[in-house]
Amino acid sequence: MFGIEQLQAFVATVETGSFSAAARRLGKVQSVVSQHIMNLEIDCNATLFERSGRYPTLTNAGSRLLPHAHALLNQHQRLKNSVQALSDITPSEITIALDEGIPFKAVSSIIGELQQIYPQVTLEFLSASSLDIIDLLKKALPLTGVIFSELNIPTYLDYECIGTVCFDLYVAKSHSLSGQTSKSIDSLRLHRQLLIRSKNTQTSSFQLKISPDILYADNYFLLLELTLQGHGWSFLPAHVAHEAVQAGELVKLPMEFEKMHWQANVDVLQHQKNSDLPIFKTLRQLLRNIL
Amino acid sequence: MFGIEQLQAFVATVETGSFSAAARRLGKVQSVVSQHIMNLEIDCNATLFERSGRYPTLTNAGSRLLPHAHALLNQHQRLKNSVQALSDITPSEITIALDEGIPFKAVSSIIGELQQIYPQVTLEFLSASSLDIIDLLKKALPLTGVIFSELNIPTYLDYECIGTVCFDLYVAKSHSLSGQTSKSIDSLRLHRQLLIRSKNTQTSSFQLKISPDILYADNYFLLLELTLQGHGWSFLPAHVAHEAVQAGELVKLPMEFEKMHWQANVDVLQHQKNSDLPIFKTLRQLLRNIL
DNA sequence: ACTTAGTATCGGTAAAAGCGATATGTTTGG
DNA sequence: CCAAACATATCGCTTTTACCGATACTAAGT
Repeated sequence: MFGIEQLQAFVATVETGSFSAAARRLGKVQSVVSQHIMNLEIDCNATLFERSGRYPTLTNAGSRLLPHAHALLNQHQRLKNSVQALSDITPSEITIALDEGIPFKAVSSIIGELQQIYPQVTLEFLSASSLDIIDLLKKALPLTGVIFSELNIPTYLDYECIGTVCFDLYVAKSHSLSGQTSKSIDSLRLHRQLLIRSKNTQTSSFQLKISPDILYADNYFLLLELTLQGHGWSFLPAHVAHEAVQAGELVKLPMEFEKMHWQANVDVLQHQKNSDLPIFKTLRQLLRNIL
Repeated sequence: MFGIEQLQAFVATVETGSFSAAARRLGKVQSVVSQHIMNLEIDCNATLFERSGRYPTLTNAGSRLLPHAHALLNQHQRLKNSVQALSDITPSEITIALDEGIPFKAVSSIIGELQQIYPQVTLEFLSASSLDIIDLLKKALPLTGVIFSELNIPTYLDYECIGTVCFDLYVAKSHSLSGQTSKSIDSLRLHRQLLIRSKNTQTSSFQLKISPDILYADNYFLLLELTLQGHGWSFLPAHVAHEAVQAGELVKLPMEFEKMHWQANVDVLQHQKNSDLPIFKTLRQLLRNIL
């Protein structure tokens, strides 16, 4: 009754568009998928696909079942992932990957505590863009990511929000925007915007283009440098801008419109295969208090 | 691989304490449960139960698997519940059950809108304690509950928080507490407290006894009446106390300690068998904006 | 009309779930 | 200390389910 395989056949059919294609994806023959769907329809006492045309299309009942099927399969995948952690082998080396905009000083504060609890474990830090970090996590390495919240986080990753980092609008002291108070977003469009872009060409979901005239850099310190040199305005995390602002080289643009000053959410990410291991739990626990 | 039945056998064993008892609960024979656990152990590549003694006891690996197994089975149950709503029979009559402390005026504001969308559906309102409402919901009637958040909500119920109701400390004008400003909770212990208790003897999780001298009533209007008559002090929702305060018969005790003035969370509850039906979704949607 | 890609159904095989009987191990209590 | 009571593990056997491959049929494009 409502076996995992039936539901796999169901969502595979929805995603591929046909029973045959679903069968190919699942490595079964078409008749098996057909049967599974039929059994599922009997269990549900409802028709899930409209079969008049060449390709089956979801009925209303099918659409309503789909999210529940997805949820169950996700949970099933999570269970399978977690099982690998049952053997409880504390890895000898774990990596913490930071988005470049995250203040390292905050994160490094936990090193001592972690080493005290797990003295035999080697720690490695690396810096990368959020998207690169998500990419690294696909491989289920013993890696914990600390990134700005992304909209699309794969289902096999566990994540939780641990705080926020404040972003503001900055220009060089010498820049023509520096004197004025921006009353609207339109005044920004008249000047070049300096923006982050990750190494792989995808652009992160939380960076937003405002000006039509854009110049990309691949990390915040380049961005800061470019801003200092007067090439345009940029959003920067407060801790990145802080020093230059103190030195009077950089100015925060006072903003009359609300949205431009915002708190970017910071998430901790771990692969489900790891997130049950004690050392990863401890690490999450420690990271909760750093921001 | 990781079939539903194996996991059912697993949690049944954990909950009943033995394979035999689990088999009895599941309506199977003992050897089947035994086999399921063995297969599960092979799949997990870990021993889940310590079998030295008479009763099997969970190993570490077993304990770590358990929450995942629970989660998957809950999701499975949810799916089975939801399937019954696939036939999409909009019920001809639905009931909205309110905790007595919830302001009816707020809830009744949605009647018009709901009737406009579902003119053929008859509405019924009833008032009961939170625990009684949870009890009613067990039967999967077409019922929506609006209650103060309870700690223990059964897994087959869907719920969401829709806002808060403000509770304060009240006494009659004539009461000896009326003049003074309570500096500490201790001064309250010297007087009789008037408290809610539901019809069934259980006491709700969010009511808290402060004074050793307590008098119970089973709804907020009795409580108000008793308070007005000077029998003691009580926590009352602002909307219940409002009229008597205006009339000068009741006084809100100014509170120097923070915790006594608090926002009670209000939840909407529906049985999973119903929560997917369009009319129940609409109802939830409407209830989100009333507080 | 003919090809292509898909679905439904059938018969047969292999795997899995189920049962009942039995051997064995662990507690409890006389 | 032995026996009764209760558990678990394993075996042979039956039933159910999953799967495959072959075949007949249907929809869509050329």
